[in-house]
Amino acid sequence: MGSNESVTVVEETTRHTLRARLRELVASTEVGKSLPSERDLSARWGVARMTIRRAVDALVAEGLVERRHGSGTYVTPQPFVRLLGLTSFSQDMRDRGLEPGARLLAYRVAPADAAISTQLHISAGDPVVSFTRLRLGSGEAMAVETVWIPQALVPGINGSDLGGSLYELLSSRYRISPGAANVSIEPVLPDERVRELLTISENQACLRIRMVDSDARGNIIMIANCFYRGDKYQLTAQVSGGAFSAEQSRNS
Amino acid sequence: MGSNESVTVVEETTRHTLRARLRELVASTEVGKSLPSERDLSARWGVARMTIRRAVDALVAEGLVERRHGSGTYVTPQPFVRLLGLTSFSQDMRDRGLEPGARLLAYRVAPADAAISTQLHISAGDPVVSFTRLRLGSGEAMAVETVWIPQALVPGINGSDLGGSLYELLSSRYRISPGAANVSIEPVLPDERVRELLTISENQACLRIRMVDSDARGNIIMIANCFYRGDKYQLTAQVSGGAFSAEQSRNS
DNA sequence: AACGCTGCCTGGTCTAGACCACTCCGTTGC
DNA sequence: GCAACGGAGTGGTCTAGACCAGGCAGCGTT
Repeated sequence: MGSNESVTVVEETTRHTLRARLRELVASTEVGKSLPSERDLSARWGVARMTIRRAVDALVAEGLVERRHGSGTYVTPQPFVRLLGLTSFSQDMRDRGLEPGARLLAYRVAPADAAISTQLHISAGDPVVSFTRLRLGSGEAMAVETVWIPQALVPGINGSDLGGSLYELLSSRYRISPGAANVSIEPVLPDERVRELLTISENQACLRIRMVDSDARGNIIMIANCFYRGDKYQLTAQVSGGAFSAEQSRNS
Repeated sequence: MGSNESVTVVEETTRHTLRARLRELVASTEVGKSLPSERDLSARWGVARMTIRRAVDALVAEGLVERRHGSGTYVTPQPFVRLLGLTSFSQDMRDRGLEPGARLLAYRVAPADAAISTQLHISAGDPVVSFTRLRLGSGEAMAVETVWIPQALVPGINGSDLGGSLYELLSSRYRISPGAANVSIEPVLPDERVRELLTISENQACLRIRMVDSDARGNIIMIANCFYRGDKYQLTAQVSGGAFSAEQSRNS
């Protein structure tokens, strides 16, 4: 098992190194300029061109870089074109090649008021842990989130646990695995407080995302209210066939 | 040259056929069951395994199918991110109990510029029908949309056809059925023109939604650029289990 | 000087095979 | 009966090379 792991680590490292080297290359390349050709990189780094291509594919998927058939691979003007997975902020940041972070702004345990208890499906007055965090990507403010969780689900939690991914904390310490989420998305102009936290101008729109997370059995775990910087977040979605069927069938 | 072209056509057809065959296979496979192995398909269809893999990659990206290392490739229970109300404006209005309507603001047929032709996967200069409509719900402005469609797909179309649902028109007259859409969503403060059309105040945010619609075979049908009133549109989405798995596996 | 051809360089696709890591199930040993 | 151990089959990754298709610049012709 030990040797097995070390092999894995080496491979992982190799793979990460390739992508990381490519990322560095992108970072050190002027926006709008082209990278060295795939064949060039392949020869220079001693790996097959297909391997280079797959690494480039990853950066293309992240929107860091853009291919032009017959011409070259170019550094994209604005790297923020990347989706929000809607699931985990930390994961999303890592996918973008940024270091996820969080700054705790408020933390409290209090009896649930009517609105919160209704949404969490608990009794009014039951203790609820709530906190507000500024979410960071490599130090830059990306979002402000406020989360409410029934205290019964997370005994012993405290503010110092909240420097990283909430999902990872819930999963590893409390064996709680979010199974589904209901998400509501709305464009808003944030108030001054949020605007200052996010360091955005007063005519920069945001996405307000409200989320209700459930576990695999449908029990509600938490609710969240988040403000995402509009200039950093473009949601992307793929709507597949079935969605159109209602309309189609109406014709027949 | 002629033979060259025919070869190209054959290759294109082969590629589409491969994905199409795979799609059929998925359609005829029970949800939760596994597809034949990649090696099996490779041998059966006489193409290299890497080629099969890339076709499967495409279906994975669409969420139709899911891979399990060491086990197999399985038909996904449901598309994991389902956005509600993003498909047909007319349908959405009816669902709200409002009368869908449209006011044509502009209509033109022109050669595609570089940006449009790239997105539509046609040649620059090919004729493209484009139009801008104000979408109404029982007379009230709800959204502004601009749509581009290759003229070749909609021969004989003209402005007077555009008073109602575009999807219904495409389906009934042209036998074009949207099979999937790629959607990008972004919060913005609209410019004055859009703001006046939508009769909203200057600090009301909007959703800018860009859409690329494809038919069942993956051919791109149209692209659209829409501004939806933020006070009338709250997107809702249901994210189900699989979306969290990337994060979970990172813990191990 | 303007045009058009041509060849090189780019990304795009495919191949046939190799090896690794993971799962799953049947077998073997206790 | 149960548990541990395989082996077979699966997806995951990589290779080295081939050919196709699009872009572009330089050269020649006009």
